[in-house]
Amino acid sequence: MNDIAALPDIAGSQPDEPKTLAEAAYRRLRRDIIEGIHPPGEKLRVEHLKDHYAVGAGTLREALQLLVTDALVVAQGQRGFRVAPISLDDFEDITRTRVLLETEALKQSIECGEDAWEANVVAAFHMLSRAETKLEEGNEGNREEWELRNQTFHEVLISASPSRWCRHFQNILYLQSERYRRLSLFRQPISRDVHSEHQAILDAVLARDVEAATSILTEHILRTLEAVRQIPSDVLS
Amino acid sequence: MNDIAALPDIAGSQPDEPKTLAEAAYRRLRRDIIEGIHPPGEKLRVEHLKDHYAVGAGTLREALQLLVTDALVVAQGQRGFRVAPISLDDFEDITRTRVLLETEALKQSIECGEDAWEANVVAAFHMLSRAETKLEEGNEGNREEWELRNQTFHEVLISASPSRWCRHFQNILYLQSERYRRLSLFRQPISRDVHSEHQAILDAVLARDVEAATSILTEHILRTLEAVRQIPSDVLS
DNA sequence: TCAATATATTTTCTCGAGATTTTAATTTAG
DNA sequence: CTAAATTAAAATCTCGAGAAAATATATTGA
Repeated sequence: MNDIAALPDIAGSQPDEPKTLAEAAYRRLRRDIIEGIHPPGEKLRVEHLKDHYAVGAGTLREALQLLVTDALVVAQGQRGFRVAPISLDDFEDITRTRVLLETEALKQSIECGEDAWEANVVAAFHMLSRAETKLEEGNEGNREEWELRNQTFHEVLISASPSRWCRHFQNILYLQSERYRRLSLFRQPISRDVHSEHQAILDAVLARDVEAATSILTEHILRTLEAVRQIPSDVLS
Repeated sequence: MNDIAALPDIAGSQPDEPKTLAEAAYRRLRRDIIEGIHPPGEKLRVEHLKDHYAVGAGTLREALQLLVTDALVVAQGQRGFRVAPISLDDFEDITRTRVLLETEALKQSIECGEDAWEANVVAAFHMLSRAETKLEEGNEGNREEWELRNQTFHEVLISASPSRWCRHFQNILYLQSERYRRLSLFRQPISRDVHSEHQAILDAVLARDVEAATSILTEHILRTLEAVRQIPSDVLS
């Protein structure tokens, strides 16, 4: 047996297969909403969607309820479901709340993290760096991979925090911000600043410098806000 | 028309009638879980519950999914639903995360709140004080009312915060902590300290003193943690 | 007696059809 | 021609029955 197998899963981590049809439909729907296939504000008619996702009406209904949990879908009394709308104000709110939670979680992580956590951070950073290299070589097909590894890097950073609630809320907010980032990425490719910021966070983490790590992370997150501000308001529908 | 009618609803506020059977069942189930009728860890069999709550199987299923949103119920793959377990560690986490979010929201509220917000805070405090007076007179039947007004007071305090996400997460955490508080209240009745703390928060808010208000609120919330620590561990099952 | 396999029961999960409610279209009155 | 009211269409919500899975029980062999 390899030692690395004892560590929490980072690399080949599919967050365990969906064990129910409802959950499978939930994941596909979530992906389609985040990617903008179902635009913000669109009405989600059960009858039209059940055949496309190849499940029964009640099953699709459950999937929609799960999406309400993530606030990607809003349920309106007796008037069905709708993709959650987006706005600049909302994204500002998401970003600031995310800073609040993620810096706190990172602080706890640095204070509580053991060697294995450091190793995971280094590993996740490495995976992310490789994806960035591929992207710089012009292979746009790896963008999906970069997204995933970026998310993993941020998750691993706070994974040593004992606060399950901070992590839970952070996950929700990350999904939300991912929606906005998809929109901004079309006009603003991943800059080298992003990579150097990730590097700086890694360095601060390994130096166990809470102050530096949190302030860099804050700047890093707020930068995304600036990117979204560049989007013409008509795209936000 | 009375001026007070223009203000957001405080007094006679039922959070708008449930418009669907699923939501009605959801609310009753939520109440029963918080009150401990369904103890932590209990298996929630759909077949047994559908007749008690007088709804169909699919409908009750939806209600359970909604409860997963509030993390009061956990869904386990293909093995049904279960009341979320409780633990002292979990409550510590809940409390600390709540402090983080609620102090931030209160700070924003004080900075952004207008006259109408102040009026709402004063009104909610008054409602709460009256309920406390009734309780001191020995009428235990008003405990339910006090719970509701205490929640309303805390909600109104942060209602002027522009951060919908902070308020959303705070609502979830409040429901969670209410579960634990129900357990502690049996052996520790509402002390006069609680009332004086509410008074102190009100004073600080009216003085627009962010520093004082947030520190008192922090102490206030952490005090509940101490109360729960007094519970024998066997009650936590 | 214990372990492993096989059977039986229970429970969850899924589907399609019917009842209510909402939304859109049409008609009618002013 | 506008606005309210009536009618028609669509969609949501709800229910009960059947299929798949998991748990519990019983049986068999060592």
